[in-house]
Amino acid sequence: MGLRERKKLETRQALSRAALRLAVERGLENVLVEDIAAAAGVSARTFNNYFSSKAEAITSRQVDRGRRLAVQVRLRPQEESLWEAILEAALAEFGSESGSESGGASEGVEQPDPEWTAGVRLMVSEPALIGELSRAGTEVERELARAIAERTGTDVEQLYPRLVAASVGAAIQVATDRWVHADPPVPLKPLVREAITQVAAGLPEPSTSGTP
Amino acid sequence: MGLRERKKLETRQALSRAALRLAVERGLENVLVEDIAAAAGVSARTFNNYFSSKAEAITSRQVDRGRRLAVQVRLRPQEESLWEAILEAALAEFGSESGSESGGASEGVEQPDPEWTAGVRLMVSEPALIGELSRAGTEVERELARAIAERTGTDVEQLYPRLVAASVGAAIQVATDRWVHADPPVPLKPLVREAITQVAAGLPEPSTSGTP
DNA sequence: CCGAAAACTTGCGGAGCCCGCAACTTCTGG
DNA sequence: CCAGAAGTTGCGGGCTCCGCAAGTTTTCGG
Repeated sequence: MGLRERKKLETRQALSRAALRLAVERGLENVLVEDIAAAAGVSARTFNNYFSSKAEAITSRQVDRGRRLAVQVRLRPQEESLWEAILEAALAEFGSESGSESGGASEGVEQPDPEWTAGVRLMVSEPALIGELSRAGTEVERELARAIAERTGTDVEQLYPRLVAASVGAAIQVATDRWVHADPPVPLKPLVREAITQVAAGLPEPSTSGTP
Repeated sequence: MGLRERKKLETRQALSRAALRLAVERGLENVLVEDIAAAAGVSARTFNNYFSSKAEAITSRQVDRGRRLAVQVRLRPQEESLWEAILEAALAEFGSESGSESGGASEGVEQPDPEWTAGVRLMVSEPALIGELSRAGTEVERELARAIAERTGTDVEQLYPRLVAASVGAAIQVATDRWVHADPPVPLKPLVREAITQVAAGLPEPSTSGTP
């Protein structure tokens, strides 16, 4: 990878990081594009060469994660059933909540990076970020649908692969939402497993006899 | 209903209609808030008293439809299972694609209002509108989740009702997407039925032996 | 029927976002 | 080493959205 591309990636990450950090610290309304650019050491104009909105910059890490999920699904061994593959890929991508970035991550089972947690909490509570997350989510689901169509030998233009992709997206979204709102905190992994498992089971109505 | 509220509703609808019509005619980029307000006979400032963005105005009809779905689910007879109730409510709300507005709608089985079709097509193709649709969709899903929680006697703070709501949203979204892209045109109702049925069945992987 | 209070509209002003454009600087490939 | 591709930056401008305060219309109690 050339120097050029490396620098570009660095700038992009610096901008995204700065955007998230500042938004968590001060609240979204109190962060100007100017501030983010300054924190990343570039001009405000350059910010908009990388991201077409503040929201896009802030959510880009989470969105990238979704993109990797689609790739992972393609890479899972063919012996696995579709839902096995999806579940394992999702757990691999969303299962650990430590800063997978700057070293120190152990096996990442329980140590939620508080900064990232706060970031995700912001994303799912601020309307503008929810919107961006969903918008980008539908793009990611398109890629996921392609992966699913390939795996199952169906046509991506049909209902099935898109339904699966959209449902997986919904499951991850709901699991994430429950995770950030959980008090006391719980690990994300079991939530994702549970959500995807339930969706794959058709979400049967729970017997009301359980709570008489 | 007082004069006041009636006028308010009229203005809101006039704005929403004008926004959608103009956006379809000229493309989203070539419509100013000023134009929409003028077409509805109010000032540009007033536009923003009703809608906090152009996208919100354009998508509001479709979003209102989702809101009514949540209400319908509450009203379905208790004898129905959850998924029956959801399916019937969705078919009632999304099943007919004629202009349910200005009279003439027959039984609304096949006569898609071309203007509305074009509108929905715009909504699912323009990124800004996709985003707004998704953002508002998550709000609607919150209401739907509450309805589902009530019906099933579960806690809306748990995974289950939210998963169902999100999955239903995904199903409708996918069905709508397939509908507007179908060439030649197909009626929406069967797509919605199929999508919800498949989701309620857990989206089993189709046997690949079908297409050898 | 009337007069205050509440609700709504509107123009103005301003902060901020985002983009096109045209220089300028930096990296890349032959 | 040197063209040209790629990236950065300042400038200018159009647009969105909001707060505010004045003006207008509807409501409602007496």
